[in-house]
Amino acid sequence: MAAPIRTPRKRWVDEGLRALAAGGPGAVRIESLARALGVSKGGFYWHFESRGALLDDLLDTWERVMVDDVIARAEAGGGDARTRLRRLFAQAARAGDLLKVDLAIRDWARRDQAVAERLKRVDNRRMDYMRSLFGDFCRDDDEVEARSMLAFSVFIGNHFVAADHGGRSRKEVLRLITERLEA
Amino acid sequence: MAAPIRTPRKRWVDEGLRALAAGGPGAVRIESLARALGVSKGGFYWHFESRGALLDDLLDTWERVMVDDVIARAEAGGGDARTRLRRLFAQAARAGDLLKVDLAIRDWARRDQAVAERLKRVDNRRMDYMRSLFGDFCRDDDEVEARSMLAFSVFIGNHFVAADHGGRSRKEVLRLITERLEA
Amino acid sequence: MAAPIRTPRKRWVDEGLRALAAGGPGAVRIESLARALGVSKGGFYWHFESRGALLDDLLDTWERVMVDDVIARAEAGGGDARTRLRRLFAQAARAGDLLKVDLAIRDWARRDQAVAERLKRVDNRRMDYMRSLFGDFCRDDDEVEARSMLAFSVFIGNHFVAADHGGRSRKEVLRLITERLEA
Amino acid sequence: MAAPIRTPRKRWVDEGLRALAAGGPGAVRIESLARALGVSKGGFYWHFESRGALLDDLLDTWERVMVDDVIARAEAGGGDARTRLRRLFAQAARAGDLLKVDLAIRDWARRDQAVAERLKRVDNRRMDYMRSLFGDFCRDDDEVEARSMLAFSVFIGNHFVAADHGGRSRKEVLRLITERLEA
DNA sequence: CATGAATGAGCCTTCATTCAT
DNA sequence: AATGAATGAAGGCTCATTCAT
Repeated sequence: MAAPIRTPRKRWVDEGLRALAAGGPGAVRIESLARALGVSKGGFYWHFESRGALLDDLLDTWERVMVDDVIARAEAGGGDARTRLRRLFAQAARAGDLLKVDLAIRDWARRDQAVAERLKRVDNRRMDYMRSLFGDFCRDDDEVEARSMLAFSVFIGNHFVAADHGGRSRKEVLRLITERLEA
Repeated sequence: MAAPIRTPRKRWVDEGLRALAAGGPGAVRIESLARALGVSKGGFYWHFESRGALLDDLLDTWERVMVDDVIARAEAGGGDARTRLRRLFAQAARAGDLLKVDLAIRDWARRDQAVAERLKRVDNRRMDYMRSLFGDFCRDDDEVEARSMLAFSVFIGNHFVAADHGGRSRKEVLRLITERLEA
Repeated sequence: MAAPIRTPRKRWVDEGLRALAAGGPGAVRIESLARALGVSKGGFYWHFESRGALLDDLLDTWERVMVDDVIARAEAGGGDARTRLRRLFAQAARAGDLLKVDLAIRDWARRDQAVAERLKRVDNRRMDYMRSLFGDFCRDDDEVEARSMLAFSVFIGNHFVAADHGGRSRKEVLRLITERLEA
Repeated sequence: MAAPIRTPRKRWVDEGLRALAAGGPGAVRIESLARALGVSKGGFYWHFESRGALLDDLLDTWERVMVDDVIARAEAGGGDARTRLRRLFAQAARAGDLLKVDLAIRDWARRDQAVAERLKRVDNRRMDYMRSLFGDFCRDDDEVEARSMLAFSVFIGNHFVAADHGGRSRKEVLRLITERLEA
């Protein structure tokens, strides 16, 4: 019978993602993670070389889940390009905590070169996937690029915009925008 | 004869904005501001009750400059709605450091309720102004709301998106999007 | 009236030397120095960049006092070479705490390249001075070198040797050795 | 059938001696020994009660090898006192790692009473042996004591002296000193 | 014998804040 | 208005030690 792993690496990563989502990289403090996990901070160093190693792991996880998995799920189930696009947007809306991680990482990238490079790699993959979908029903290259960038910017940017929309909900406004995009 | 004020409140605010732009609220450290200003940090407390008071001042300044001034400049010079819209976007592109402050505050708002409320107030004013301009040449309310939100989200969101655009520059892609918006 | 410096840099250095003498570089801990001085450890960083900076200061002080001052005092008062030699040896015996620092640094040098280089510089200066004195009444170069090295090695080495001497005291045995050297 | 002992006590002791030689008692860390041995530190506590127990073992080993064995080898092969003395000095020069252990222990003894007592016991035995050899060709008791202490101090002390010797090597200078001693 | 995991004390360092001058 | 000095609370990291398997 294997030894009981009280706090496997994954729990530290999960808690780290929660902290990153809620407060940015500065909030990923070993002491507070340990407190949240109910263990002593010393144990952290059994699983990780340093705080930096955890931060790296956080980025790895985010990249895997937010890109690989999201694209895989958009593809799963088939359908035409519009169907896949709709699935892609739908997932984005349901992403929950991981979306908050994504937003936090975007701000982080503005001050950290290494994170910025990772983000560029990730965003290029997402944009490529969107281009392939829009390209399926738009002939014009400019049109494809404009729609892809617009969709991506709105998907991300709307979370950084705090405005109300009168009688409409944010969700409704986003649907208005999305409809125009898929036309 | 009173001694000349060596480091008036404004200098602390300016340096604070620089720090906020470059590293977010966590980077607004009294010690590093003092070092940058070439004075000792003790003087800070003559002007400000605490670090929090400076942070409040930073938000005040941002609100005044980024909303009042930007709208005033878009209005100055007259012209029709499209002309003013174009002036509004042009300014956004030239905002420089203040834009970085704006982006930093948007991330900050995600974790601080008070900042979030301020941001909502500010964004609502910006959105109202945009709605009034788009409303000048769009009859449909949905159309106006979609374009306003889309323009705002892209204006902000594009800075949080790291993707390349093949042969095009970011600026060119943004122009493609803007052209469709003004149509 | 100048502000009262509660714990000037020098007090930290003195306490650091005491710790170094008593327990080697590993015992130079900021927390224990602070406790010994009755202040909080945070204050240390007002005077020093880091622990390393204190250690450097400790080496600087040792070099200045143990070489410059010792040679100056051996020279002061004049007399022939034998007189100066005797004054040099006499001082060594009275060096007290600084001698313990000297011994600690010698062990330290065995594991730290930078310290080793400093020690070489310092020892070369001491040896040069001794050579000049022995050279005054010994014609043979080999004789001068042998006596200088022997004197230095015994002066240092005897503190690392724990043996008893039967009815004699260590002091008496050292006198026996010294007499033969000055012959 | 019993499992083969992967890391017998002796391997921990050997690795401990290496660490002691290289960095003093402070460098004898269970974690780094375990890493060097390629095992986990948990196993250490099967062999030793605590870190202190290993340190004791290290001292035991040093005492046995550095005194008993050295004297035994100096005696082996016979010859007159001068021959044995020469063999004693020759061995000292070849002691290698164990010599470094010896030097480390001497510094250690300056801060640890128990180690100091052990060292005194050991050094007294070495001195006694040297006295017996010098006594064989020197009639004067003072002469014997001076030569013994001088030889011992130089043998140890020269490793704590960092000076250069102009055109001569350290080895040559030591030979000059030794020749005078055996005269 | 040995591993995996965890604890807890201790250390270095940073920083907001305070206070006397 | 501003400095020099200090405090105290964190936070990152190391390491001897413990314990279940």
